[in-house]
Amino acid sequence: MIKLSRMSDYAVVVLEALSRDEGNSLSATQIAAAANLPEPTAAKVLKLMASGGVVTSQRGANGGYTLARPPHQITVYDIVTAIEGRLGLTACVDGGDEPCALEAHCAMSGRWDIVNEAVRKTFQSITLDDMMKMHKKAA
Amino acid sequence: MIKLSRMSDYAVVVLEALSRDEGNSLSATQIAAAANLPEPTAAKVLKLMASGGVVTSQRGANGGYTLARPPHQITVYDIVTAIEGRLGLTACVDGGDEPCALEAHCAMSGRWDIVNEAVRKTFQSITLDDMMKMHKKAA
DNA sequence: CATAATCCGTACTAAAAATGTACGGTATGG
DNA sequence: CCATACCGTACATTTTTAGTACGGATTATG
Repeated sequence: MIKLSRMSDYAVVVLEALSRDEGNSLSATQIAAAANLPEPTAAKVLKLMASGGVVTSQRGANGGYTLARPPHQITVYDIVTAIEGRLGLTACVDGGDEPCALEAHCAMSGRWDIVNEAVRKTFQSITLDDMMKMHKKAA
Repeated sequence: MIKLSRMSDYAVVVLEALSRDEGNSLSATQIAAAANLPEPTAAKVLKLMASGGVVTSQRGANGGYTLARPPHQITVYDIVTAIEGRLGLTACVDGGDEPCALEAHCAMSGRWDIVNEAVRKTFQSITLDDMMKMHKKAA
């Protein structure tokens, strides 16, 4: 089954917790409790998202995390790329930094580009807000 | 990086080899040679695709594999589901057979449905034919 | 200025998954 | 009856992911 890591699952839960307290800063400990996750794991997810610019962090006493933007401006693409790194379905993709050693007879070069592009657009068209609404309706 | 298994890469190469001899039957050995893949690996991919109905197989002497449909009727969705199994980005998906044990407080239930659905549509809209054309242009 | 709270970065271990391979079984054509 | 070729399953190896731990840097507070 095609899948992205469980971390992305966690990411959405964490973001939802943050969005409930939009404007306020929450510590990693508080977020872990709200999201029902082990604290070190939640911290890891938060750090990744801070690097990706999805949340902003404030160090020191009374520090914590805040959403970088309102939920309807955070896309699935933002979240997934923050957690998983570059978006791409296969090893040989257009934006690849390191040229494939077998390039000369690599039969699959460039082949998945059209799919990658389509998936990227799909991910960019869905926001955190959409996912949260979906969840409430489904549940 | 979000990715589907390397097998799916191989699948496309194999299908392209088959499409070049559309109508004729090719043995796993011949296909492996044409696709520049180790024979056991090619055989595995072919078996998976036969189960998924993407190719048809004929046993016995002079047997082999044939495309089940013309390339423009084979979608990425067909290929990926044949190789990877059910399409789904996370553990808890709508069509899940086994209910999540933590369902009661599983914060992520149903949340990714909207994304899964969008990806499925994306995959269904791209055919093997599209990928092959893309490849020729890019190379 | 000292202290406590809090994020940051890195490294490490253990578990899970994917990959590649092998082997005995079954069907089919000559 | 024999050679060809697919089928199903099982297995060893490698790679990736998940989870954890620890010392360091930063900032509010008294």
